[in-house]
Amino acid sequence: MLDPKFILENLEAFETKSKLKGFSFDPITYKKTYEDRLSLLQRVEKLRSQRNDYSFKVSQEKDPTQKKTLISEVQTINQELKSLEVSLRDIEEVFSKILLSVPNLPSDDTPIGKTEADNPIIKTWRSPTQFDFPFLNHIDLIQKWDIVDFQRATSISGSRGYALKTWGFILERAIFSLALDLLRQRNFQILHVPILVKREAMEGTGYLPLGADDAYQFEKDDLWLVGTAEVSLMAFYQNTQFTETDLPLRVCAVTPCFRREAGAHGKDTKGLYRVHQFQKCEQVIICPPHKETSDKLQEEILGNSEALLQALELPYRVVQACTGELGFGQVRKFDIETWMPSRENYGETHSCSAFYDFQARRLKMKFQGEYCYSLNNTLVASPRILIPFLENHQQQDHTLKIPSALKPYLPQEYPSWMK
RNA sequence: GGAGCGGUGGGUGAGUGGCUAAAACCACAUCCUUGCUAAGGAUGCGUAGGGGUAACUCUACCGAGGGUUCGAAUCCCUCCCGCUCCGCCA
Repeated sequence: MLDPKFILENLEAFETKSKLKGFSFDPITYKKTYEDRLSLLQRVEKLRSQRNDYSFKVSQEKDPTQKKTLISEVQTINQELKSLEVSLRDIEEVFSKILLSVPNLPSDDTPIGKTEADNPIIKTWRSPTQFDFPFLNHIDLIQKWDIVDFQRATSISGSRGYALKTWGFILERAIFSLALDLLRQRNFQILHVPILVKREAMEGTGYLPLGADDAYQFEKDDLWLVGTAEVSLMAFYQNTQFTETDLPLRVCAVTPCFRREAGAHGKDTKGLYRVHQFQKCEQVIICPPHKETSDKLQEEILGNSEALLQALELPYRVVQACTGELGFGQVRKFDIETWMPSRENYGETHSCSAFYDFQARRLKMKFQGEYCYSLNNTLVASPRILIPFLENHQQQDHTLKIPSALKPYLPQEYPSWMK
């Protein structure tokens, strides 16, 4: 959500820039609804003011006849008010719906484009792994080492199911331990948050109403499974007035994440790339409302993820999301793509977004009378990270080479295929 | 799931139909005092929206939403949240 007045004053920008992001915004409807609402509000407030005056006079009036006249005066006003208040409520409902559906503006430095092909590459760390032997894809590697079961998992969970088996799980857990240590060293608080949340939490972070199709919902209780811990971490601090010493607030969480992947039917159905349930370590920052602060912190959380990938010795590149690739509430986004040999390409593993006050406004987070800014980035998400991890580190003899930074997090005794 | 109690400003907490946006205390801010001195005093201090160049003014808000009433923090209904006891249970 954005400042209604700000939208009114920048109708043209919202029309053109919404289009660039792939959302639609109708300035004429917005302006009309805004103005209708305002004039109705003014009429209602005037009547209420009159009513308050008369009511007070009733309490002062001693003469019963006079009193009766006054009371009937108020009743007349109330009759008029009644229908106006109904209209006001209606138009307010319409207006707030419109307001919730206005996308955030992209930052000025966001490149214009439609698809990921239009995302400029910002930097590349190490070049794609070169194999001088025929390498296997992660699905074959998994089978060889017996660390993931797709078939049985799918039979109990439906499509896109998977189950990590002993060393698959141990590897994943080690990566998350390394990840959390890295963030703790960088002054992040760790929060173990709920992942089953109320509607308000989903709305507050901007995943509802527009993202409803991609989220799992328990209708009976109107509870939702989060698609990212960003929802829980942000909502955790709703209705908060922050002081100088609180900000910037750096928090992270490792949680399961759930995505219906509606609209991705038949896409990436094989392997660990696109699944309904996964594990993610998410970084969230809430900061004072300044563009420069936001930009700086976005660099920081991007750097954290890069540090982890470097520790894991995985080649990656950073791209900036073009306008068409920006989410509804996002102002500026960088994706990290990690080299996935089997795809002969980089694949998205991280998403680093700045929202400015878009989320804080919905969640009512304030700092010195203004709405805070918020940012988030993946630190690592599994099992997707296992694709580059397994594929890039495979050796000619079908063993897996463990990067030295990860070794302290693994048990002393390795299976024969790990080294 | 059953029974009971409760939700008031940054905090504690008073307030059961009309000068109550809401006492008091604490915290906070500015100023004064400096022989009651690790103290004393004065003043200020909620949020959102509307009107006004401004001083200022109007409206709404006492968990949320409805209702009763000329008038609701106060009465009624529904919901949400919390606490206590009981039941069930990992």
